[in-house]
Amino acid sequence: MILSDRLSTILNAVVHLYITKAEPVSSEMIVSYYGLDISTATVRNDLKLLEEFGFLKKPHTSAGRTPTDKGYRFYVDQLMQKDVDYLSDEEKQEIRDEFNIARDYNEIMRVTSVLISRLTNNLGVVLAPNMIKDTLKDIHFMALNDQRILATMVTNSGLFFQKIMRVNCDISEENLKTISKIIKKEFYGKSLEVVNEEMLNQIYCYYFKYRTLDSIWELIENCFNFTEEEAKIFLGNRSYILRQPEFKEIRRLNYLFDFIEEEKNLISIISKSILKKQIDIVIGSELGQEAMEDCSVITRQYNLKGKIRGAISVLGPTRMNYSKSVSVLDFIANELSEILSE
Amino acid sequence: MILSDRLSTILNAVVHLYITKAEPVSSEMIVSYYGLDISTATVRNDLKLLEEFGFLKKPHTSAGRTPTDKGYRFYVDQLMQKDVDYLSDEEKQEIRDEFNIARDYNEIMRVTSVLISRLTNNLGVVLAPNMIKDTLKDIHFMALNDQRILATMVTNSGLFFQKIMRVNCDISEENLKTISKIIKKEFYGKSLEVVNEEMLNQIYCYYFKYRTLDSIWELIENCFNFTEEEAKIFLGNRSYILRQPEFKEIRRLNYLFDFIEEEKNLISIISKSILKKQIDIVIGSELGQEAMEDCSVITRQYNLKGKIRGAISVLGPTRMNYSKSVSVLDFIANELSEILSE
DNA sequence: TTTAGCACTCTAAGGGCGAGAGTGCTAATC
DNA sequence: GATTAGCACTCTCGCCCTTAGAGTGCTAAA
Repeated sequence: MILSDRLSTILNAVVHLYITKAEPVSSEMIVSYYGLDISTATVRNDLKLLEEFGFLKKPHTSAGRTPTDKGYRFYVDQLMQKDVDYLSDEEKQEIRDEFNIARDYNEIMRVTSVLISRLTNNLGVVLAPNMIKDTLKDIHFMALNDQRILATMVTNSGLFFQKIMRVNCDISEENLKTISKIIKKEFYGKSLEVVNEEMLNQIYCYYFKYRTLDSIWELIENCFNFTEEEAKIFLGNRSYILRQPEFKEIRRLNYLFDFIEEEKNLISIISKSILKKQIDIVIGSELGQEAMEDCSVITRQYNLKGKIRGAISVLGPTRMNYSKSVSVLDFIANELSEILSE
Repeated sequence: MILSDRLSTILNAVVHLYITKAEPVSSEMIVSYYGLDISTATVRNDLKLLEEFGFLKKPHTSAGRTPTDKGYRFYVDQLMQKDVDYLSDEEKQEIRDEFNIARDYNEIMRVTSVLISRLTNNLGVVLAPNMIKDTLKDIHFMALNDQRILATMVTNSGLFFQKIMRVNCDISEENLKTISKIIKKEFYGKSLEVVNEEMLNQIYCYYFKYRTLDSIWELIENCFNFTEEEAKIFLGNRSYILRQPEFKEIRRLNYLFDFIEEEKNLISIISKSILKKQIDIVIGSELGQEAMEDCSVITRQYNLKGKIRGAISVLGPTRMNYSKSVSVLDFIANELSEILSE
């Protein structure tokens, strides 16, 4: 669909004014805020047209207009200036400073989600890097106590993960070394997925070679068993989104929190977006969740050594500042990719 | 202060009814719900007395009574049945099941906070075990990539922690082994606190012995630098506390979220409680936080091998179910202590 | 000391009212 | 044909008033 210049201007004006004022936008408002050289009556005619197109709606007869999901969609696809950087130098510095303090991956993910929350005034979400396609680079066992062994695995991308294994019998340090050597020899350079698949076969093989070690093999298999594990997500501060006027009704807040605290909900939305394009915006009803029909989610991929490995997102009301959010996500994703890739 | 039997009964009734109904309690309600053999007028006289003592208050002239902080305090100290287990068998099984699934410490802490939230319908909080008094048992370095080394430290209690060190130059695996051997030799059995203090001196000593390793010593020092690190806390689900009627005003919710998302606030409250006794209840204004004056925090210590190492808490409105919360915390703390101590 | 009875107070819910915001239509104008 | 002034119309929101009802506190009697 193509809109005349004036209709585009007016639709753009409604979206912008609604985003900033959080109140239905009147013809009078548009003319005065944008210093347009047309009368309010003309604007009213156009508003009516835009409403007929399905881009705008009215809460009631004597109210101004608000964008519909379709209106936001048109705005986001056709009108919104991409490539514009809405971050101030102070904000950029703030981001870099916070990233500099963070020391481990959990901390980095946490900081990222908090930064997104703060800079967009909505909820920041981070989907941690997925490691399943990584290859095994190193593995090491450390005894925590008689019954527990800590396994640390390092992947080719410089990521790592850990599992605790409970054992029944004593396993000597020597045996642990032997096992890690075997695993490194057999699985070095193989993707974790493959390791997971092949492990079972290997177990039977080594079971006979190293009878004394039998009890531990099954535990090690669990180390690489990613299937049951969902992706890990980090949620930023809730206090900002709480202040958005759309959540002044507690009922809405309940919906929101029920939704975000069921981790698989956000994971599924973000995982879908991640496959589509670098930045993906899902608006209101497009989320396909009745309870969330007045929320939008913007998702931005991030990389590790050039490969897409995860995503960061903003969750806010459909009336969120899309352009600012995109800028924030872009900048943070780049910083994050850089830090992770080093 | 000592109350007559009847006054105690009535105060107890007010607290219970208010906790369950979330509405000011009338004389009529007390008599009918508790089947007391006295008239409402008598109850009214007693209520007035309890109000004069400062245990009860009225929202307005023609309303029933609600407990004051002082009233809750008296209830908690004198009236509340401790030693009663308010958990159903199903709830206990649920707790055990959830704990059985959890595989690493982060997961255990997360699950604990979620369980507390769910079972108390308030916010569960977990203060992770403090390791600073632990002694160093093992240390191991693994190269993540050219510029990053993962250090894993294990303590005598079977806990572990990790730090990532960024290095400028290449450090061979051989050198890493040497360094870990040195550290193990010098610091084995010393508390992390002491390691932290002595490290600086050692650095100068080894600086000369192993010139080639100089760049890494300072990084290792950072591994044991706990001072700047605050204790780690885990917050459970927010969706339950959100449904408590006291938070139907958004303003209250803002206060609450601003408070809980500033981590040091909860850390400081819980840390104070942890020193006092096994279970500590802080009610409303006792928190010393104006914004939180209608909330209470119950804190329960947990152990690792018999030593107090952290705490779990419930944060809810002052009108929370103290006895149920205590039961939940008690049971979970015991399970947690057991799992951690194994 | 307890209780019946009753006056009194305050809230919460509902209805009515008027101001104001903003539209949509009509007819005039460019 | 597009734009605009003018105006009737609609709906919300805040305000006030009223009323019902909940619950107290007091008084006087048991």
